[in-house]
Amino acid sequence: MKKKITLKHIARELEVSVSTVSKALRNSDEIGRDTKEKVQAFARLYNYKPNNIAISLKNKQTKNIGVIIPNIVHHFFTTVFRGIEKYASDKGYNVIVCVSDESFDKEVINMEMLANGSVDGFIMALSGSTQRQNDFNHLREVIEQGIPIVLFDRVTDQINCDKVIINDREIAHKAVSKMIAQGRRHIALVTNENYFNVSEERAQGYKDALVAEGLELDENLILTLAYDEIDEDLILDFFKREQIDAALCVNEIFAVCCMGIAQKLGFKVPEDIAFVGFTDGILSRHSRPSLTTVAQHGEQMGEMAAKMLIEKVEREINEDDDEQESYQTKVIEATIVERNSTVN
Amino acid sequence: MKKKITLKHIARELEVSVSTVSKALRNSDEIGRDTKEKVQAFARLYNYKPNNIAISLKNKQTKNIGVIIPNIVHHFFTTVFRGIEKYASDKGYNVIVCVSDESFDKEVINMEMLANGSVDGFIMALSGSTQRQNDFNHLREVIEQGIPIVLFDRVTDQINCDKVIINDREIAHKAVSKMIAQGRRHIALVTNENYFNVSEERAQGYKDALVAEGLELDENLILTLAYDEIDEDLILDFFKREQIDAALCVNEIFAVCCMGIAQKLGFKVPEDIAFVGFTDGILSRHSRPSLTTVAQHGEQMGEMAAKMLIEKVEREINEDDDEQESYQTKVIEATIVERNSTVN
DNA sequence: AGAAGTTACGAAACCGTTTTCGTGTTGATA
DNA sequence: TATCAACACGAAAACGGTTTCGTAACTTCT
Repeated sequence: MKKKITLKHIARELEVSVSTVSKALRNSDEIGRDTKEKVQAFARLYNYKPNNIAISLKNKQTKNIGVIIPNIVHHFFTTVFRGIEKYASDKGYNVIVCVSDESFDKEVINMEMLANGSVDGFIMALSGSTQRQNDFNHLREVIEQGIPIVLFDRVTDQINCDKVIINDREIAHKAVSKMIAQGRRHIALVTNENYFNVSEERAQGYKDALVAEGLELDENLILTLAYDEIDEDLILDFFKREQIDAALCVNEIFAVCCMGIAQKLGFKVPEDIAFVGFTDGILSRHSRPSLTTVAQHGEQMGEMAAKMLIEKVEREINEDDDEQESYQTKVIEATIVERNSTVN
Repeated sequence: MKKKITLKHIARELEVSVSTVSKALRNSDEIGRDTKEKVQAFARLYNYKPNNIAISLKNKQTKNIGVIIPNIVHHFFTTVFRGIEKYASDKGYNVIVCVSDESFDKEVINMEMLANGSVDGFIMALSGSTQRQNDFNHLREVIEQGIPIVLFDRVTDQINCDKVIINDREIAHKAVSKMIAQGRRHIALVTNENYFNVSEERAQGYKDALVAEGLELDENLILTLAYDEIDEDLILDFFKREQIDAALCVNEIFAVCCMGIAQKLGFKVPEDIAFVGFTDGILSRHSRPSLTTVAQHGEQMGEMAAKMLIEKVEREINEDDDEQESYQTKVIEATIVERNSTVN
């Protein structure tokens, strides 16, 4: 096992100083031709690579970005992550992922771990319990320390920072309008607890559409499910009890489950009931019938978030100091992917 | 924006030396009661947290582990990652993820980036093109440098290191045997190019089962699909052409696609044809009928990999030096989750 | 030949810690 | 009272780089 070679080793071996070696390797013109060549050849021969940690310490820059997400086993977050990783990797940044598991405490711990020099900035989607208890001091502290944050999807008004979201409300409106245009009148909403900003937005869009089309809002047509565990009986009852000819579901899994249960009850999809979900994942593509769904363009979202973060990070380095902070919120335009759960 | 506070700041403020501050904070008994309390109080007040980078440099230990996987938008890898992250996080390690995108070049670049001090060890699944071209020098170099690697799932005999795999061959054998026991005789295998060690193993298990049950191997019953793009026509032809009453598919997506196409052709599942897939993801759970599949227990695999890596990393620190390297291969027992694609 | 400017390199500081070692002060002991 | 621990702290080195500054040796100019 040959240990990593350092500048000091090279310097000793070649009987020059460490500074000379450093400069020679960076092709400084302070160093003579011969010495440069000698050093570079030696370095190449022994496959010298500078130690990232030492450079980080010196430059006060890690070239790492921290990503904190509630759950990695989730198609949407995964695609966002891919976008982040792709962009970051391109720009020479590494990505450290922490999973908050929808837990406020873990989110706080993870942030604290990474905030002590491990990363140059954060990209995150808030955990469910953080949104529920509305406590964002951990974010504030990090920002206070001069570490930039980009929030995506699960965001909050209470923190002033860059954000990337989709036009949830608008696209939900559009999806419902489309079903109404098909002549459907009894439109259900299948959602989860409203402390999630996105669910709330989607519900708003749903209501907007009803109002815009002159339909009445019937609270009985709104089914609220738990976030992490689907109670099939609840769904069964719902579709038995109410007269429904269309349903907007706030995610892919809800949609597929509801669709399956409705089919079991003998309803034909899309003839009797149409379904629209959110998240264009494998489930939507491979369900039967295939699911019409809102594509959130997670990868694009991730790239955008990474771009915003890295720009902020690199701006801070050449801080002219007097430029005041300015934060933006980018909206990624969601699109509706029409499949067979709404039209044949 | 208050900048991070350092030992030096505290020292200056309290008019003691940096070493005193450091020791006081670590509760060294070299330091007097009063001084300790003074320092600790001050540190608490200003929320002092030591700089991880500096500690890493000093300790030659980053407390980071590098994970390199071919694809993050993939249920199996995602669950393995969750296991890794969970275990690592518990032990105070961070996880840096790089996606090789099934590309040899990216795999090499990512490893090189991380090997220069950014991580204490690697956990990885080989990219498709790495397996295809059989070039593992990047792994050898890293191991040479004393950085441990744990390979999982996509492994190779050509590298001597810790590995975590599942009993692919055995479980495939078992799955096929089960279908044969149901009286099925025309068993298809839907697989992909055989440079993936896992596909190869599963194919072997398939063949083993046929032999064990005295059935003949019919090459026509083996359908080979591309890794990343499913050609539906190919599948359609296959099920039209061959007389098939059961199919073992090397992944979830293949299984669901095939099942859908077979159903379109008028076959009843499981009456006419039974299907078994690999990977117990959402697709398997929510397909219609629900899919019998091989659960790979990715999370457990990830935990095991992380455990092995961290143990090796921490052993190296107190290297008695004379203990010879020993590598193990852990086999996670896969299980068959029976659902409605094989029995009603 | 002396002044001035180049060239090519080394010493040392610095990033933020930890840790070893040295030392001045105290109190106890012989 | 001289000796010796024990105590409490500071100086300095180390981790592996980068960068500023100083300077010896050599050129060039007048």
